[in-house]
Amino acid sequence: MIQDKIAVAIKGDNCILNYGFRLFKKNEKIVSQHQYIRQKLRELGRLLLEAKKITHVKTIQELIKPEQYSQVVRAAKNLSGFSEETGIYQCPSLARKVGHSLHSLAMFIKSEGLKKKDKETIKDAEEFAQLYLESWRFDIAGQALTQLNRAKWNAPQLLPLTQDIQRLHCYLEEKLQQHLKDLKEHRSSTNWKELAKVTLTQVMLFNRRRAGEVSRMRLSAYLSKDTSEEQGDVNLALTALEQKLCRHFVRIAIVGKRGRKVPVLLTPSMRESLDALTESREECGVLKDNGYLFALPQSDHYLRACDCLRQFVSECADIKNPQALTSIQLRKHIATLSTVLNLKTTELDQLADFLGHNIAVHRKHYRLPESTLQLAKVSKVLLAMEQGRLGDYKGKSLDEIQVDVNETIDMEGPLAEDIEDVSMLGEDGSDDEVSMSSTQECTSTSQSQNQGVSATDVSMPREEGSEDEVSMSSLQECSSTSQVQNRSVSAKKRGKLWGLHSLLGQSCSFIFKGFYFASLTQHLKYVCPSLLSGATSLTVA
DNA sequence: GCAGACTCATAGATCAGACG
DNA sequence: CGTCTGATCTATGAGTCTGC
Repeated sequence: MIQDKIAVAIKGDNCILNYGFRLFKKNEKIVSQHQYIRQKLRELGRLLLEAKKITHVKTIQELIKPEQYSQVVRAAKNLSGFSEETGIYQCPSLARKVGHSLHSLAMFIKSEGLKKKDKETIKDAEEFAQLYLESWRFDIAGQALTQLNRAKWNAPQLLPLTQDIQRLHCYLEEKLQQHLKDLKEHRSSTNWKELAKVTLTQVMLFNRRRAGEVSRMRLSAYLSKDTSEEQGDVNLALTALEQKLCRHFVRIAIVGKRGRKVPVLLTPSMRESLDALTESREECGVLKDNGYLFALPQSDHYLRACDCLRQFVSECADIKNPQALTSIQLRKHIATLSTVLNLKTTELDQLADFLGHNIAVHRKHYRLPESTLQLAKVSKVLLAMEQGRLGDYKGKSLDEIQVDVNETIDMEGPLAEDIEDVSMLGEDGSDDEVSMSSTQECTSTSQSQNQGVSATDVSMPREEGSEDEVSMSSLQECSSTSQVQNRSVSAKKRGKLWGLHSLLGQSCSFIFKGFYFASLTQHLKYVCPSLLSGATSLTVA
């Protein structure tokens, strides 16, 4: 820890030190946790310094009292740069984190009080914690969280370009061969470290792993890799190509985020490089006690993959979008392409499992960017309505709808078919061929993120009635008849309406109940009378 | 070192269906 | 029609990690 005034404040406060010691005992053996502990202690140190400016406390324990609660709120606001005039935090996340730390500290103080049978300490800590639970969200947390969420609404989301990834991959392959040759010719810690950095980056890039996970790969995990080729009956379930791939790659399991087991696939060239690294560890100055596969020579620590990735990205020429090449963005890239590939549920599960996500998190954070979805897919519904052609798309999925953006809006007299179509319920799936228009639109909207994936690359036969269809018929089923409230809409179909309800800012149940459609029909009376005039059959609950 | 993002767990809110 | 119950969704807290 840097020896500045914050460090001095921490060292001068026994309570913070003991609290830090307890955190340390919890994660003593995990080097990566030490950074986290330092950060937590410095947050408390900074809060203490801020509190000292506005009140006469000397230690953090004096702050953990109900009568000091309002001063603590003030100090936390000052610390996170809260402006009373604008009501905006400079660092909203700091405000939230400090709150968590304070609560955790209060619980620590209470437990220490219990050990010493110090009733006053216990009472103060308990009451402070109580106040925290009941008031903090109103005083600080709620506002800070809202601000954090709002900041994300219109923040541009940059995904890596496929071309950039290819260039980086080629560059790394070139570097790997060069450093492998160097290490074989001259075993030095510099050559070892350079080869380790390239291999680490390659493994992370190829597997789309989190930077920390690959960095902390253990030597033992690599040495115990399973190289057996015969899978017996399992092979029967695989195609010839898949069997070939099984022989090509080696799979090892490593510890992922939150202790989860995640797989890593290694190509022959990665294995060659890793074999060279493991053979020459001691000669190249890697400490015997350092169990990390990508160890730092002469140290207990490991190479940080995100630093390596950034270094190679900056070295590699011709990368158009270097700031998008981070481990998280690469993970989003593969997950986004999975949407383009229209994977089935089980396949998506497999992908999410490989990436170390649960499926809910995968859908929430790693699907196509919401803005792209809304621009590319849901906008078609709105355009179709503007053009008075909603009925033309009866029974079609969003992907199948083709809308000409240049077409003028027909505000003239009603078309009988339109009226008829709107009042009909579309149940049957369409046999139209799969259209890649939506994916093409995605690529051309804002980021052209899916370059390099041609329509032929990704087109897959669509299953009849596949659950991934977001069909207009579902929408009509839910909304266009008086029986709408009595209809049982499956959970799957409910999910399909999510994009639409998100754009419209309505709750899904609202849409289901037909209430949304009721207001929509009112809206359409003005926007597109041709669709509705004379539509007597359209009655809404 | 720090701010913010990611992830998971859980409490609370909401809804649908069963039942009296 | 009101109440209960279980399922599902949403918001929030908290821990962990990444990117700069």
